[in-house]
Amino acid sequence: MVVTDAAGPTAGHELPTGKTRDALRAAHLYYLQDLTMDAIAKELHTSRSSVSRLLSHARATGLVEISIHSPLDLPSRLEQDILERHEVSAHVVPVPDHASDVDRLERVALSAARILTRFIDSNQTIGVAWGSTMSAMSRHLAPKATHNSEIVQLNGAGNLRTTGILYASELLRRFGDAFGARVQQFPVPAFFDDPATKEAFWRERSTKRLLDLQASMDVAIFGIGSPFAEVPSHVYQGGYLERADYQALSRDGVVGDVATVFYRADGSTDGIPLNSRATGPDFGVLRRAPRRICVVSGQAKLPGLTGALAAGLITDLIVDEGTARRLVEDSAVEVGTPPERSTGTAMES
Amino acid sequence: MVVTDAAGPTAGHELPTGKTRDALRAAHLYYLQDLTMDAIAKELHTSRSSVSRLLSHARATGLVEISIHSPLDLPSRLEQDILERHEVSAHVVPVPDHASDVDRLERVALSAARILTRFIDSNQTIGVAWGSTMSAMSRHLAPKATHNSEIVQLNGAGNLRTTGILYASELLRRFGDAFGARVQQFPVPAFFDDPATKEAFWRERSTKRLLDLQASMDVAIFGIGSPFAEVPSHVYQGGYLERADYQALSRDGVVGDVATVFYRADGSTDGIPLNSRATGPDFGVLRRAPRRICVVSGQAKLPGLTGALAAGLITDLIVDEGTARRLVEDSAVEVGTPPERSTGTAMES
DNA sequence: AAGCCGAATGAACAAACGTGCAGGGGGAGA
DNA sequence: TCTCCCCCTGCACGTTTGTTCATTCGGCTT
Repeated sequence: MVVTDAAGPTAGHELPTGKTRDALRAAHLYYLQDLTMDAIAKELHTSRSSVSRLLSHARATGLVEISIHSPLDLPSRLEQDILERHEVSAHVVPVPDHASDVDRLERVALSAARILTRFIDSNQTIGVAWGSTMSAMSRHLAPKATHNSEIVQLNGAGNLRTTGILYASELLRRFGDAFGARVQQFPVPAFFDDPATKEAFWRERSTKRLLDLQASMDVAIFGIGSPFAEVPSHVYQGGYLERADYQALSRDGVVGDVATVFYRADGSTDGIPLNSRATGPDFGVLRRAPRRICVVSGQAKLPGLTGALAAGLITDLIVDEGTARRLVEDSAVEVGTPPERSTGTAMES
Repeated sequence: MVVTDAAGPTAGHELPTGKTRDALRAAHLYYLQDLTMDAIAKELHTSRSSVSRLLSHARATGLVEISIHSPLDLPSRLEQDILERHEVSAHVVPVPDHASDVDRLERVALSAARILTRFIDSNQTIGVAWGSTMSAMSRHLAPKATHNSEIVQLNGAGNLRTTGILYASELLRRFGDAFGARVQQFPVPAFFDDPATKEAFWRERSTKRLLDLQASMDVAIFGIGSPFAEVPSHVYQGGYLERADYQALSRDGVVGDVATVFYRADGSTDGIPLNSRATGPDFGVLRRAPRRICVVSGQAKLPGLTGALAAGLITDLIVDEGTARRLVEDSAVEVGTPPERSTGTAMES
């Protein structure tokens, strides 16, 4: 009976319907005026159900943003400790200690996706790695409209068994969709077989263009790979590396990787042969990005995380509570602060 | 059995309990991780009810902030029109046309209180007027922690019958509480009987200090008084003015007031005798504040609003939909744009 | 030491909300 | 013009959330 909204004629213009308009109005009434969905339904001449759906839509498309501010005076002891010891702004994700690794990853990724919003803006070049953490994140991104931003793939994703490209491109696409940004793929394998091939490739103009983009990133987002953890990261399951490669990594004292670039506990990367075949950005390049966001879930990644911190790769860290606690405890010992009992959040039973 | 949180001994420090800590954690879990309150209750070892209460607390104290962004491409036709015609950034509050004036005011005030948050920050001097609109707003402010900010009363509040001070101080106090700001009262009557008394008072050092504060405001917040509307504003009911005063105002062509300073339709204030007895800031002073937020509800205030716009008093306008529509229609005629049919939001039946 | 008061708790209820499902409207194509 | 298909709608149900109430807990006074 009543047409939903403006824009009469057939389709044709940018947005298909006035649905977003309604969603916006519903969101105003719900979140700013505290009306019940019932009441909103009456004002919009529709049913409660539809209002519920409109509000879902509004949240899902980022019309509504919900953010949480610590009251500045009590910024989670853990976060403060991490800031002091590593000069990194931390976001600790509360997760019960008994949660499974899968749960933990999922929950950290969900939180991270929502927190990420505040770092993304217009006219930015955003570097994105891939892996199980990034993948989980990509599935939960809170959309935010930006102009003229660009998603740049940080490292190649091809491997021996499948192209892997599809997986990575799907991941990138999700980032692009969420922020209305162009996506720049990096169509190379994760590792070349021959360093010479890589170098040849790196001289190609199309490759150079991409490397230039990477060098001018405003934000980089990545997880941490941990080659020797019980729960291996995506890279280590997917057939990207061979047995001999692992042995080499082990010999070299590697503790982790960021965007398929490997490093030792002290953050050094020199003399790790595999890196000359890897496609991720040199840490020097990576560090040029003013904001470098690292998402970590699970204590298995602690050595990797510590190494990445030592390498100065991280400016913003999103990490689960248990891992954060261990991180602080470890470095407390290191620095000489007495390893005082855990500060005792309510979760500690 | 399980103590709620850290901070062992008796009271004594700033915050009474670790309640805020729990609220923060609950908010994380609820808004960032989409857990149900049930699940959160288990993680926190408490009951659902308590979690519900914790979340209420989190929202009420501003730990959680919910904001709404128009997707930049469709910023409510009305808001855009107002911006173009009056160079004022508008926030149109959706309210059904059939709502009562009381409802309308309440809803605009609620929205305004929530929107206000984004304008308030640390190290600011914030001027606040009073009246029914401001009072309604004060009851709904979303708290936000700031340092070193100051609330300054814009105009006196004493009248013939009661001191009125109590009313105004309560209002100011609410602003101060919400933002953790100091409150500077202005203990003078709304109108002096004799201009000479006012001038004498204005020479007092204590008064001067306050006037200086006003002159260095970063933000001013005020409603609009409409002396001749059917639903008179607070000033006009409270016994602040006498019959003769009204007649004078009428003779002078006054259409409204801002912080008890009266003006005509063209925004002029010169030659309105009552102003020399009023205690609100001269418009010249007011206009020095870089951000001047005006909250208006109800079409009765249209003439007043138009005058305030003409006087250039407003940089940010929060207004109900019906009034916004009328405002645009009126100025459309004025400017010469054909008075096209209302653009037809869903509410128009 | 007993008693009082206010704040905080959890159970139970009532309200509000989300979602699967069947039905209907409208546009594209035949 | 008819048909098909997809998307949207509202209903009904089960779940989730808010709130009231009786009770307990802890601190402080008498």
